[in-house]
Amino acid sequence: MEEIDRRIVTLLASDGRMSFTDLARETGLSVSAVHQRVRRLEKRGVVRGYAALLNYDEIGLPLTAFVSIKPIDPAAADDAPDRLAHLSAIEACHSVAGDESYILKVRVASPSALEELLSQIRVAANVSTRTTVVLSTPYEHRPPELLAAETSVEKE
Amino acid sequence: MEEIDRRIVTLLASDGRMSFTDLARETGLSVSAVHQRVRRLEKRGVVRGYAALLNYDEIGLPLTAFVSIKPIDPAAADDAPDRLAHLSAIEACHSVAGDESYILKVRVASPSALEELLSQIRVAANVSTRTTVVLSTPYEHRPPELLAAETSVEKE
DNA sequence: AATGAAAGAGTTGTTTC
DNA sequence: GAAACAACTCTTTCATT
Repeated sequence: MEEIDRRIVTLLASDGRMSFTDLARETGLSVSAVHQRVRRLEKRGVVRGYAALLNYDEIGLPLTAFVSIKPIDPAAADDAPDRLAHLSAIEACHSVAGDESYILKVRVASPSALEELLSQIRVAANVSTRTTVVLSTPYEHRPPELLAAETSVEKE
Repeated sequence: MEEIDRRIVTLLASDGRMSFTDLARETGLSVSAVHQRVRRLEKRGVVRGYAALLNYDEIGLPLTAFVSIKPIDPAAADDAPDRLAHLSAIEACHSVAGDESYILKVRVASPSALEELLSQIRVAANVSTRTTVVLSTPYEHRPPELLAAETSVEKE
């Protein structure tokens, strides 16, 4: 990925609704050229989608937590993400190295909703859980800084 | 927040670039009515912004990790987020309950970049670190499901 | 790949209810 | 608050280079 594409990606990471007209002005390209590049970045999967960033306190999900899970039966762990996917309180699921198998990020309305969710997680995936409650979030979703160093993944 | 606003928020969480015309069609409101609601949701901070969701493998930051940090001097811990904010590899910083003070989510280009980053974190915030490397991410940034239960935060 | 032009959509402010 | 309208701007496609 070269310079102008990195610029476009950085701009869209900071403002997912930026217009093609503004992207064109910021990159020095014509509107149709940026348009073409953005569509190509989407098609190649570099840009996976667009999302509104929400204030979870305001939408009734003020409690965030990280839930680390460990399978009860170490042989049958690989399908945990699938078994948990129906639980919409789970925002993210990462497979990790270390003592535990996965780290989940969850958003719930209350401590009792968290209790209920943990029970559902344990049953659905046959795992034990270790929960770390988030007290506050100084920052989140900061856009990446894409410098020239990203020549490491150059594919074309 | 009532029904239609929840609907709008859910739609924008899934597709941050959805047009007002489409939002109007999905909610049954006129275009100007949804427009007004979206602007109000933005102004009240319910919608904090918009972002492109990226494929970090493709943009040269294929290594994600969670870094838990613990202050060396337990008295001087509160300013760690400020002291770390200049490190752009840190995507998020959460203050947490538990043995450690903060959990950082970081994105880097390589193991050696992670090593370098951890050193910078330790120096900048005077903390010890514990790092959990992400092997893969089955899912991330799933939009929340906002049901009627969110009457808990009703403010108006 | 990039450009410019043209047609179709979408955005946004004003007015009215 | 919401709708209707009008003026304006942006998006999208296409022919051209």
